Amino acid sequence: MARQATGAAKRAAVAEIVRDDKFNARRIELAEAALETLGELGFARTSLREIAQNSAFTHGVFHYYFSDKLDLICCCVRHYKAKCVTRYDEVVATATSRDELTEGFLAKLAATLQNEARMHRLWYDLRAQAMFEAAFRKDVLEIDKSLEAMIWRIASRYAELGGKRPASSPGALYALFDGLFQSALLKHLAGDKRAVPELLDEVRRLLPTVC
Amino acid sequence: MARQATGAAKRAAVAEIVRDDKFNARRIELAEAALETLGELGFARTSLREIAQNSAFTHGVFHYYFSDKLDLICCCVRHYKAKCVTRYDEVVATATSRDELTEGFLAKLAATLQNEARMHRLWYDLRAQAMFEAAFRKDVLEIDKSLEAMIWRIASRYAELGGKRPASSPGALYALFDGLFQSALLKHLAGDKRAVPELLDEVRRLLPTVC
DNA sequence: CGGACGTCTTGACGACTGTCCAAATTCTTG
DNA sequence: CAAGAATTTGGACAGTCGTCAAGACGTCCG
Repeated sequence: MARQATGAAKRAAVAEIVRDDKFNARRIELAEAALETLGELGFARTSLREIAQNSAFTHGVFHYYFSDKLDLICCCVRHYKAKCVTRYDEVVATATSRDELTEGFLAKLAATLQNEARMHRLWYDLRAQAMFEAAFRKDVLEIDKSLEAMIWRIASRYAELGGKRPASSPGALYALFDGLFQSALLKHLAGDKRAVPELLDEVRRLLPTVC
Repeated sequence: MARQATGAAKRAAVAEIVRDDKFNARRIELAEAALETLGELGFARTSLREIAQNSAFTHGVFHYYFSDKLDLICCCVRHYKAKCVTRYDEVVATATSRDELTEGFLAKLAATLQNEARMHRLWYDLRAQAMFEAAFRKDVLEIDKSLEAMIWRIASRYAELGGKRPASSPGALYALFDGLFQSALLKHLAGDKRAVPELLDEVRRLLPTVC
């Protein structure tokens, strides 16, 4: 009888884990759908109903899976993070020379700016929101740290390939590239065709001087 | 009679100019009041009624002086600009040595971060909004240009005092300092006491290497 | 003085918001 | 297959939003 009870308990525990996984998978599905609309409209103009209408879900589902609008958006941000911070890792891993690393980095940079402008403007939007809404801060600061580490991996590898060491701190390097990217993104969204090539030129010129 | 008509016309013209000046002065008063609430709540959470309640005006007045909510906020942004871009000019004008310029710059930087955090987070908020709302772009890009020029004036003077020339482009320099400031602002607002001194250290270390 | 004009107040309008919930549906499990 | 749980639906709720307009206030000129 004890065996049976244990068996039943185990089965119940397994069932709960499966249920949790399904629950979390659904949350991510919903977050991904929400990111579409958020990237299109920005935080300020996005409502739960708008999100629902631009997706295959009804607005009630979002409240079943998220306690709150903030909860949903926090989940979106966290999910976005995982995709973002590994963007350049393959380039870093495979490049065998400074030139190769530079060209790989620049290519990805340009592609990101062109094809994922909406996701990135959302990131800048939410980072600004974090300055007002304390609930966002923890996640945003964490992502910022991850992005800084990502840039640092590139810079370190670049320096290593030249037998040098990076000339600046991780914070300063991230500030520099983040600032350049943000400015280029705004110009690109404003229809400035020169935004992308100018960013590439600038980065190409800068890389040897900072690492 | 022609004289009388001309005199009347002149008087009318003068009256109109006075009226316009009064009108514009009032607009700026209202914009200043609106900036209070915008700096407190951010763009997304600020309504015209909230602005009115936190000020000496009623919500109807804002619609009398501004065609639109966007019109009001554009006016706020433009007004904010004028205050901002001359912040360091006195330091640049009076400093007679690199050390003096450095210390003056750092002092103002720290004071700005501490005392005007709300206005600056609003700036970052609106700059992010400009990525979504085309109506903001012109003003935001213009302010960005002015800020870049402001940083460039500091860097040029700093280089000049050392008999050198700035080592980077205006765009890269602005990106660097803007990125550092933005990051420090977020940390400062999150309650990180080290944000300000770390920013100062970083800038102090960076200045001699970029100019 | 009185009427015209610029300024401001106040309340109303419809649209939209986040939230909640009861009923309907689908899925799971015994 | 049936019963119970999990999920989904779509409407109702109380607020808030931007906008507008009718009227009140004050001020200046003929």
